[in-house]
Amino acid sequence: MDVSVDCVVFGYDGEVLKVLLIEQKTQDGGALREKHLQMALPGDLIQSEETLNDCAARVMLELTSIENIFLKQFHSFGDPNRVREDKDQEWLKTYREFPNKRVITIAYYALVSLYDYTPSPSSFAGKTQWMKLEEVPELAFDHNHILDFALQTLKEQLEPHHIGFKLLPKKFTLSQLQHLHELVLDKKLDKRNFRKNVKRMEHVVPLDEKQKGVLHKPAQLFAFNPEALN
Amino acid sequence: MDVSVDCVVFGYDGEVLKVLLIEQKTQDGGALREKHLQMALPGDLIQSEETLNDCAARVMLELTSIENIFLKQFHSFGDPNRVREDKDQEWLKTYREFPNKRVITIAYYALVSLYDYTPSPSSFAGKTQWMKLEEVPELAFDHNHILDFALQTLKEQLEPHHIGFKLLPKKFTLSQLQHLHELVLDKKLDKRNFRKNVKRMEHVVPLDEKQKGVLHKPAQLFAFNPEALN
DNA sequence: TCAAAAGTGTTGCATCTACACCCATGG
DNA sequence: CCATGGGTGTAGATGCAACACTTTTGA
Repeated sequence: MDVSVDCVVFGYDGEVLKVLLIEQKTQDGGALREKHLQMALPGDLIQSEETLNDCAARVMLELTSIENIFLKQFHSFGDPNRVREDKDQEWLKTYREFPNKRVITIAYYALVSLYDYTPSPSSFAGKTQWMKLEEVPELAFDHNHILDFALQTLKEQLEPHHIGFKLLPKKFTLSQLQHLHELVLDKKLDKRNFRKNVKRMEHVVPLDEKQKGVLHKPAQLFAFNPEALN
Repeated sequence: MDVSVDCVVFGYDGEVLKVLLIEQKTQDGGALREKHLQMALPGDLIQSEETLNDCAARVMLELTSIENIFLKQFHSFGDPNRVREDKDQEWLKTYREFPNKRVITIAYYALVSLYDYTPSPSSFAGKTQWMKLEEVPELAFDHNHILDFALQTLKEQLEPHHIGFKLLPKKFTLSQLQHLHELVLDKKLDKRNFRKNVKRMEHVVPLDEKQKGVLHKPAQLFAFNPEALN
């Protein structure tokens, strides 16, 4: 029985929520024939002496060259057949010694800001791409299911765990923060009420700085102060 | 690499919260020498073609003979050394072909009412016992850590997920429900406010029946109606 | 001067908290 | 009749939802 870690990496660019997907490639770098070219969540088998968290961090580092990314384990998936559908077997055959071997996966979600730069792929995967959530196609294995679960978890944890900031640049405006929350929670929020709430959070601190280069009234910038959490 | 499921089984008897622990026994039924006699959470290696949920249910069935128990996955633990402390090696040597083999465990918590009867052990484990939470000794592996994590999870999920009823008899009084909540949340609750809240939950329905055989005013009985959830 | 987003308060309503006494039953 | 827990209401404070107009900037 093998055990892997899969990462659902959410990115936000100020417009929409995206997920980082990789294109499955064969071990020798060649492509599978077209109908079996699939996208998947980034992940890897756990190495023999690394912790689960280390494994998730390694996957992220190899894939995006980002260190210290926010990563959180949220669920494990272990249906004995999750890896055995026809659509997945061809790729596994080129990749694994025992393509039919059961794989249990421990899933993490990660949050990345895409404002400043777009984390780039690496040699590890074929191609990586940030895909808008609504445009995610059918993925390998049970990865659509894992993605749904991750999104649900993000919805539940966004506010209580104060993790929205991980998706924003270090300096952000309240409108950006609000827009992000509207996206994740999938509902409109009232501007004035939203700002009232944020302003009584001690871990959101106003900066002596304003937005520049926008064609409207520049907004006050804020930053997240992790010290002030509880 | 092996994968197991461990279950943190919480039981409530009207007085205190308890956990179900098993005494490690050797494969041939003999006892380890005393200093290595340890208690552990019930669990087992996942069999080759069962799902995670099925495995958890099997562990519970073998252990307590209860079917349809409430079981929920809450976290996976995979430190490479979680199984390699001296205190654990002796038992593993009698039990496993490769006692040093890494084991990743997927943890579930379960909720059981101990009002009506006390679920009994089985041949699978050595001895089982319900132990008060405050009296739990040092356990095998990282099981104390897993237990802490489970308790924390229970605290967070008790109210929003309406699972307190799983720890109570089918017919219960509001005082019983309140006492349970006070135990789990570890704080006193106001009786009148508590009752106001419960009475606007549609899934808690009053019965045409009262407590019997108590030496005070008999309380109204209530039942949980799962139909009325959402 | 126009467009575009920033920024700002109040009011009514619902919810939460704090708090103390009488009731029904069995012994 | 006593001991034991069961059962009940209110007032004040707090939090939440709904709502529209003025300000600042760059083009």
